[in-house]
Amino acid sequence: MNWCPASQSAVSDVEVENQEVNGHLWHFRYPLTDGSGHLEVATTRPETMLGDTAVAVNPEDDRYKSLIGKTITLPLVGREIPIVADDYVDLEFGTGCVKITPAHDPNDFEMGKRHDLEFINVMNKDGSMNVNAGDFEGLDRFEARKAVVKALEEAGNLVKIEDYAHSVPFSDRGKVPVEPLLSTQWFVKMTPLAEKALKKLDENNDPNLVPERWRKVYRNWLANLRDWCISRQLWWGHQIPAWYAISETGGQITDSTPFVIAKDDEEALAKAKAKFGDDVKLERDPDVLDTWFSSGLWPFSTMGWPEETADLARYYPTSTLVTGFDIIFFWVARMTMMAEHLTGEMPFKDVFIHGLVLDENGKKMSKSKGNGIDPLVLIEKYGTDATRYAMIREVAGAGQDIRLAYDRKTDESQTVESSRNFTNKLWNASRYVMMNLDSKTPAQWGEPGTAVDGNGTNGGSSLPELELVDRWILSRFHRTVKENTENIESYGLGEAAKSLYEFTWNDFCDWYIELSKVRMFADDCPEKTQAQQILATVLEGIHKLLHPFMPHITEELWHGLTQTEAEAAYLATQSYPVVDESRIDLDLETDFQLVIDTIRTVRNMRAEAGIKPGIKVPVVLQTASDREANILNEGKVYIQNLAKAETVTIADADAESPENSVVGVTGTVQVTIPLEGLIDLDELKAKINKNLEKIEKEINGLSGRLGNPGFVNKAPAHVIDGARAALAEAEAQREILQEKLAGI
RNA sequence: GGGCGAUUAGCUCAGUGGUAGAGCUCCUGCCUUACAAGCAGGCUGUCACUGGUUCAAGUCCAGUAUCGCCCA
Repeated sequence: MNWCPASQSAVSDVEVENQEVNGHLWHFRYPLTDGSGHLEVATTRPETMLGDTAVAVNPEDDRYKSLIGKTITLPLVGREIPIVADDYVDLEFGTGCVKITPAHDPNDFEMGKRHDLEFINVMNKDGSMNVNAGDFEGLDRFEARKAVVKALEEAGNLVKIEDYAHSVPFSDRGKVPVEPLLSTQWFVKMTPLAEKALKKLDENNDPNLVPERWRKVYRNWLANLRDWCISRQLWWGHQIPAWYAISETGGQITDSTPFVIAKDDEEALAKAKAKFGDDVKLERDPDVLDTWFSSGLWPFSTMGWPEETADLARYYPTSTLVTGFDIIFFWVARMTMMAEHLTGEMPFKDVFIHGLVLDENGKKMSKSKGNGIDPLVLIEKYGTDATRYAMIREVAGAGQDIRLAYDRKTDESQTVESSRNFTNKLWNASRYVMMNLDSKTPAQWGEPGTAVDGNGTNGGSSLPELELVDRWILSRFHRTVKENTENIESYGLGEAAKSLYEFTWNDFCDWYIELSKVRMFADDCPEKTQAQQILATVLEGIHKLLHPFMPHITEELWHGLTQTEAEAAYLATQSYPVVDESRIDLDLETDFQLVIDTIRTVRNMRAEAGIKPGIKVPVVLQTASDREANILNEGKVYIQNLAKAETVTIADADAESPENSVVGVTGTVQVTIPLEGLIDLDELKAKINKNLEKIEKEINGLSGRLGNPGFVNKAPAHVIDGARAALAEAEAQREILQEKLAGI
């Protein structure tokens, strides 16, 4: 088994980490006992030669065939040991001769059993050499290595020393090389447990690993398990429930002392008396269980198992285990095997394997490398919610690692800073909304489009008609609720966080709040009520949606918004928003996009023409489409306010457009800003030409596709229709721009 | 040696067959009565490489390269 000399305990296979080490390969000469020559062996661990009990060669090796059965006299020790033949020996590697130390190497152990060799343990449990090491007794194993090499050199047995990079097993816990030792320990026979877990996995995909690729990792491990050493020579842990009948072996625990397994002292004594008579003397095994053995019981032992408690009935099995991939073997697989064996059920339905947070260089954080990023530093600087939100938002797909931007000198992280800015945005947006709700709560305002209870501004009578912009934000909100639910259910937490960020900032703050100001700041505007209802209801929805991602700030803001005392209720206990499909209207969203695009086009044109932000300009919108004209008419007042227009004129496409003006196009709407004598005609031409070039390229691409029989015959109808519509719009845009260009 | 993942804008990353996106950075202009931790506008791409499948490939297939992780 694997022994950790630092913690002086057995460790299991998964607690052993192989590390590449630049070591040496020492070549020694072992003389034949009959004096007829010698064999040369190579080793990375010279100190173990003191425990050698054979030299092995490959049975097919012509160089050594004749020596098989002869003996070697082991240098320094003088022991006569046989030369054996074993297939394990690689003819190509080193000299083709291998020294065998059955008590200190797992491969040699197997060979020792095959050839019935002597097992000589030359080390103590602390890694020092024991009495079997003769003159080297008491030396630490690494000191003994040097001393043995020196002694062999002085005796003329050292041939050469080569540099040699090889893999060395280190103890996870003790951080020192593991020593393979002979020792009596408790093991769990894994095959029967693993088989049952594999069956559940293969037949029912139980548990369901997310992302799916970890399923194979989990499966392969289960399929190739070796028995699990579970006893630890530590004082912390569950004590092993085995009682030795020491009266049977002279008052000592030996390898042959019989034992009983029991739940407690009383039961142990009863069992022992029945077996060994009333005079039996018991001593409990001082060892404890591997911590992962105990952890493996966690899903049900925390619920009171083995008692049939109410908690166990209610909460077991659980729905989801959230954990990192580095713990699939240590914990997840142990839980599934133990749970299956002891409760007959898998302990959880889903296992969500998330990525790890890497440092600023994309390296895994580790204590030994000292490249950790202290979350408390980030929390101190940016806030708890910002730090938490940043971590979730950076989760890509399911299970990708997160590379965290971080400046070690200033403790600044752009990733977390942008989340902090988002929390700030949420705070300020909430402030704006609360300032404009006339001290009423969302509940008092009621559902958008319904009468306001009590003494609302509409007198509690008529049902206000929702405006285009109101229906737009409600559609966007409910689409966000829907997407968010889908994202969370499929463990797309990063996508969920990002979509809430985009809705809150881009749709609600940048557009709806700005658009609502038209009504909020107008004198005597009867339609103000709907805007207040929408602001109240959508903001509360945002608080709820964001609550799992940033619990503290949303809790605080929600109490302010709803005027709920902390003693009365918490946001944390409110129900999560549920999608109202009837509010979702994709056509309406497309319509409203024209308003947004028109405002953007005007702003763009103003910026390009260098019109000062304070100056209001007349805007002329021309379109041949009735649909577009209707939308523009409905959104006219918004375009006027948000584009800083003096007037907005909506006209037919063939109406005369003013001379000396900047022109832009969106959809098939021609946007014109007349600017008497303020325009650089060359610049204007260049801009239109640039625009035309882009549209020309688009037209070429689209008509190329539509002219291709393969595309028209084989592509699905909606794709072809989409391409035709896009081509028609692009051609209309081209016409508008060409006319304008000709008019300059 | 075996397996898994990644490679897309200066950076961090989305994008599951229908003409490339976000955030940050950068540039320009703004103290507009929620927010300058902000607002408006703008620039930026041989989608690592080579073949193949397809009317159509960042996306599917095969191979190559580089980086990272796991196992032996």
